[in-house]
Amino acid sequence: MSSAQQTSNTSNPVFVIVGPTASGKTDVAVELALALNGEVVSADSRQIYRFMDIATATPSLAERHNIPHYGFDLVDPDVVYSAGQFATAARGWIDEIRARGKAAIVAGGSGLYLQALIDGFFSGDDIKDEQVRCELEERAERFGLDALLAELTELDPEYAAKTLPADRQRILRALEVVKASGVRFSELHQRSRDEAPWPVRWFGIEHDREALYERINRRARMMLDLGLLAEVRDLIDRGYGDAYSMKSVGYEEGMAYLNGEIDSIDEMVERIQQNTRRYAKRQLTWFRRNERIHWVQAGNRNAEQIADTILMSL
RNA sequence: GCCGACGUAGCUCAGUUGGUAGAGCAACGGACUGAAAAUCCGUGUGUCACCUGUUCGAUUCAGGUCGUCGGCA
Repeated sequence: MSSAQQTSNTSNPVFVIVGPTASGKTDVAVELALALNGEVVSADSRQIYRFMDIATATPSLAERHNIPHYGFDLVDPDVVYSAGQFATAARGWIDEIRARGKAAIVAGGSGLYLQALIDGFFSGDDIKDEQVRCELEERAERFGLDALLAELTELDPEYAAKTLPADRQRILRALEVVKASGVRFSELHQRSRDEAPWPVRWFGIEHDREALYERINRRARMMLDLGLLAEVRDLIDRGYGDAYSMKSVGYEEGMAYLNGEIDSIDEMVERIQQNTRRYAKRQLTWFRRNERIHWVQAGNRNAEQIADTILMSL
């Protein structure tokens, strides 16, 4: 590689390809990597798990076309991984990719993972305290969420004000942070954001709602043919039936079918399709407010053509 | 063919003693700072089958038409 290319590569942007589930991000990222001599970083909160491939639509080796991928199979399904851990790891991968003079292409649909990776969380160490968390869980059981929200109102009135009474996850998290660090959650949010050190170009893959839903429905049926139920059985056999990661579209419904809560495979597929549509909607809500995203209409075009459009827009 | 019931939101249904209507599910929208495929919040989107009549006013009452279901033939 010439030094001119080296130089231009150091100022080359990191590509971030987003879009709702089933929008075709994975294939477009591979096409971009092929065109740019790049490598792909997945930003997906479920593809990080080993043994969870079919329902997470983790691309096969064939689908990866020899492009190196990062972010798959990081931990076992009973590990609770965090967006912060992901961001730290992913920044490392991207630095390495760039140091090798290659293009980094991020593809993913997990809004919080992308935010953590690109914009950063509050600076400072990972604030996490198992013991505090356990105590809070216990007190939530005994005294109810209202009592905890009341305590949060005293310790961090600003965050408490915008937290809804039933939002167990956020109430517990905010209390954990205050108790473990002594700093208010809302104050931490106001501190510097720790943005990624490289230039970033955001692209979103857009489909008409009807077309997206058709893709989702088709993919759910395909997952069944690929062996979705065998994968669910395998995870249960390995002892992960109660793991938090199983609370994911495809696995929950698969388990419900296997233990008789869902009567037929058709019903299971319909539920997977419906829950995937709802997930896609939540993803779109997250992406719509990100004004940096340059949306590319997919229409009937294939991944290579969409990648071309992205490359031409540079 | 006759008799009866029914026809209201995408679906299953409620309701209006005549003043243009509401539940559940679905759908749609939003929030999101280290569990995020998680967690949570908000919103009725309607020729009340169609036509005619009575009435100040009809989704509601009457007659007819069409459709669905059931019974009898």
